[in-house]
Formats: sequence, structure tokens, C-alpha cells
Amino acid sequence: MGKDFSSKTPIYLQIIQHICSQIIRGDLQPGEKLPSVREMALKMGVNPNTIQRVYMELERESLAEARRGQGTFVTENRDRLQQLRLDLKHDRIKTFIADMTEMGFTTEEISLGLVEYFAKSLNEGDK
Amino acid sequence: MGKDFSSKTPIYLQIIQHICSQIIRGDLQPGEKLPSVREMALKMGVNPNTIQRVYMELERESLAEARRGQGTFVTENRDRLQQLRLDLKHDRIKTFIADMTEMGFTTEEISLGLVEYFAKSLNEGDK
Amino acid sequence: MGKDFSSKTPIYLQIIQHICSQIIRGDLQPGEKLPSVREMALKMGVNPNTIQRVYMELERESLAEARRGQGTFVTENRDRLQQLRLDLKHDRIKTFIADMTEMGFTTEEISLGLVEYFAKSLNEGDK
Amino acid sequence: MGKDFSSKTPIYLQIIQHICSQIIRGDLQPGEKLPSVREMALKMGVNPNTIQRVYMELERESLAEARRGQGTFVTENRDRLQQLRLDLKHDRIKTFIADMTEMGFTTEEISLGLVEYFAKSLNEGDK
DNA sequence: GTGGTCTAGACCACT
DNA sequence: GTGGTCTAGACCACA
Repeated sequence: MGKDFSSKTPIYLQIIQHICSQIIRGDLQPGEKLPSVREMALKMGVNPNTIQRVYMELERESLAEARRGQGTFVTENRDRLQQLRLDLKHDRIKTFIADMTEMGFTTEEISLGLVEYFAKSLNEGDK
Repeated sequence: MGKDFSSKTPIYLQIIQHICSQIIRGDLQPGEKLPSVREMALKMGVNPNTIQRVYMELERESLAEARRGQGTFVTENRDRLQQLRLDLKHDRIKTFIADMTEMGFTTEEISLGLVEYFAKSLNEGDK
Repeated sequence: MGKDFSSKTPIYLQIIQHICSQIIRGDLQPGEKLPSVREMALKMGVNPNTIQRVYMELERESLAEARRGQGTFVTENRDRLQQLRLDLKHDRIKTFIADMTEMGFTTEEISLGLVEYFAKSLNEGDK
Repeated sequence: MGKDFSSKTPIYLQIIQHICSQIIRGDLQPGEKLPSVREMALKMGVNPNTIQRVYMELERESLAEARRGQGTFVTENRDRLQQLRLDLKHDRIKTFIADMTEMGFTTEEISLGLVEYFAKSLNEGDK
């Protein structure tokens, strides 16, 4: 079967991705406090240092800000969050299309493949 | 032709990906001989060890076979190649959709985004 | 007036720095009463504990003295204040030059850089 | 004496600063290989992780680039290095002047202080 | 209690 | 051998 050479994504990136999703979905509101480093580490079953790094990266991306002795908070800059949403959307689409066309799939083939997939998940949703 | 790898994915995976694309597109025909390890290494501006690993993986996936003293050849098993094509297509689509929905994008939003992207690339193609 | 601290230096140090400047400039006269801890905390939009620490440090440096039940006052020892002024001046200059030369800037380059900077600020002042 | 509240700079920042100085001075040439993480850690008497972080930050600043299995190298982008030089110069000068004027020192006083300091170091150099 | 830095030591993937 | 990630545990400064 097509077990196609999956490269393992580092945990800290996975967690970042996870938090980003929560932010994008609105599960995490602007200005909301994130769990403390230790708390989150416990929750994710991971070492506090790993979370520390996650929060560091989020801050570097202006998605969160750390306040000394108080905690880490989702940025209140809604523009930045909106931008994140669009950036991620475009980025994923672009990579996807680039990947597919580089592999020689035509636009029609891609579209059909997507429709097919949607149909399949709908059927499964019917169960 | 020199190297042009920039992303974080390991070089050997990028090269595998590249060769797979060529096979899928038919640029590399079933049974066709791949360049020798050294030749390919030179062409890609990369260490021969890296190519060695690439060919090893391709063989492990039954996409190529090494013939002692003759070189490495694309498999002549056309079924395997056809299967590769479909596997990769399904896999990419599945991952893509999973990613997008996990980030909270609706089906509509995804479809619109794709159309938008296609439109944009068409415009750029007009230049 | 709200808070306006952004750099990485601890807030309490920034506030100390700020008060020192006021003392040096004469905005705060020898013997003048400083705002109460709570008052100052409110004014700076900061936790009272932080101000507490600020006043403590100022007292440790003999720049202020707390009088039980009355408040905290700028020291009346004018020699100490004069000394503070000179100390800070020398210290900043020394650090600045040490920094610059360690980075390999020549004396000429430093001087030119300063002149250039003065010129620029003058121009901006003209607006 | 004027022991003015020096806040301890983290080791990793000190090392970054140190390497930047070497780059600016030309002690480290563009494209030159930096010592391996472990080597540097030994040399600086520091934990490898700390150096790891240093190199990570340098890479993020486009001042160095890590090549898998080969080592970490000073960027070959000379423009970036020139920019670093200017950035640091301006930054230090700006901070210095801002600091001094905020403390109420006049332009004359600053200039005189600098001249005085240069004179003093010259005398010491004569010894 | 909270974030930030640092150490010691391990394991892995890549070249 | 090289960079990169992760763990475990410690200490500190800040609020």
C-alpha cells in the first residue's frame, strides 16, 4: 500500500498547528488566556520545555503574547488573526495544487478527485 | 543543473518526490534506466550517499529495481505505477481536506478558495 | 495615564529608570514626596507589588527614603543626587563606547554616526 | 557607587552578541563554517542546547544557515551582513542618545562627556 | 504561580 | 559527526 514516505512532524509544530486551528475556529478568542506552560504540558502529555517553545513561536508570530508572571494570551489584534486565517488557507491551497500539478494531475482530475472525496464522506456521514 | 531545495523537508525525500512525479507524469517510462548514483548526485548537486538512499527507498517501494552491474531501473510493473498514481492522488486529497476542515474551513470556503486560485493562475498564465 | 512598556527589560527597572530621569532632570526635587504606592501603581497601570519593589530599590540606592506613615520622599542629600547624575553619565558613555569598539567600529565611525544622528533629529525637529 | 541596577543578560544573548561582533569585524567571513554545536558548547563552557538556541536565532535573523549533517555557516549574503552592521550601529547610537536625553543631558554635555572619555582612554593607552 | 533560562543526557534523521 | 527534538529537573526573576 501507498505508505508514502511520511516525514514525522515535530511535536511542537503539531501543537502549534493545533492551537492555530483553535484560534482560527474561534475556540480560542482574542485576548483569551492560554493554559500556563506547566498546565498545557500536563494536558498534552508533554514536557514543559516543549510547550515553552510552542508559546515562544506563537509569540514570535505575533499570535500570542506572554505577560510576565501573568501568563500567555492570544493576541488581541484581530487583524493579525484574520490574516492568519487567510494565510493558512492560501498556503494550504497553493501547496496542494502545486503538489498535484507537479505530479502531472490535470485540473479536471483534481476537481473530480475532490468531488469524489466529498461524495464519499457524505455517504459515510449518512451512516 | 544545480540544487534548488529550500524547504525543511529532507533532501532525500524531496528527490524521491521529484522522481515519483516524473514516473507518474510518464517522463520516466517503465523499465527506463535511472542515471547512475554518481551521475544523479552530480546533477542534483548532492552527496552520492543521499542518492543511494533515494534509490534504496524507491526499491523498497517496488518503484524501481537495481540490477547488479547495470544500474537502477524504473519497475516494469505497470499496475504498480498505476496504483502509485491513484494512491498519491487519494492521499493528497484526503490530507488536504482533513487539514482544511480541522482548521474550521467550510466546504464552500475550500471550493471557493480553489476556484479563486485557479483563476489567479490563469491570469498570470496570460502574461 | 496608562502603561506603555514594551521592551524586554523588567517593568520595575523601567520605572526606576523613569524616576531616576525625573530626579536628574529636576522634575522631582530633593525632599519632594513621591506618589503613594497605590497611587503610583494606578498611574502606571501596574501591580502595587511592582511599585513596592521600585521604592525599595530606590531606598537601597539612597535615592529615596521612606518615612513611616508619611510616604516616600526623594532624598534631600544633594550630593547623592549630583553623584547619581555623574555616575549615570559616565556609566552610559563607558558602556556605549565599549560596546561600539567591541563591535569593531572606529572612533571616527562612532563620531560620524553621532553627528549624523544629531543632524537627522534636528531635521525632524524642523517639521 | 553607582551600581546601576544591571539586569543580567541571558547567556545565549551574550553569545549571539559575541558572534555578531565577530561577523561585523570580519573575524568570521561570509560562508565560513561555525564550530559545531558541541564544539562551540565546549569552547564557551556552556550546554550544547544553549548553543543550539544561539544558532537557531542566528538562522532566524538570516545571519547563518544550518546545513543538515554538514554544520552551520555564516550567511554568504553580504548585503545582509552589511545591513547588520548598520542596524547595530544605528540602534546603539539611537538608544544611547535617547537614554541620555531622557535623563536630561544636553547635547553639549553628551559631546563633552564623550571627548573627555576618549581623552582619558588615550592617556591610558600611552602607558 | 508564571514565564524564561540553563543543564544533563538521550535519541533521531540527515550527510 | 552534524543539526534538531525531546525529556527531566533545576533555578530565577517577575507580578
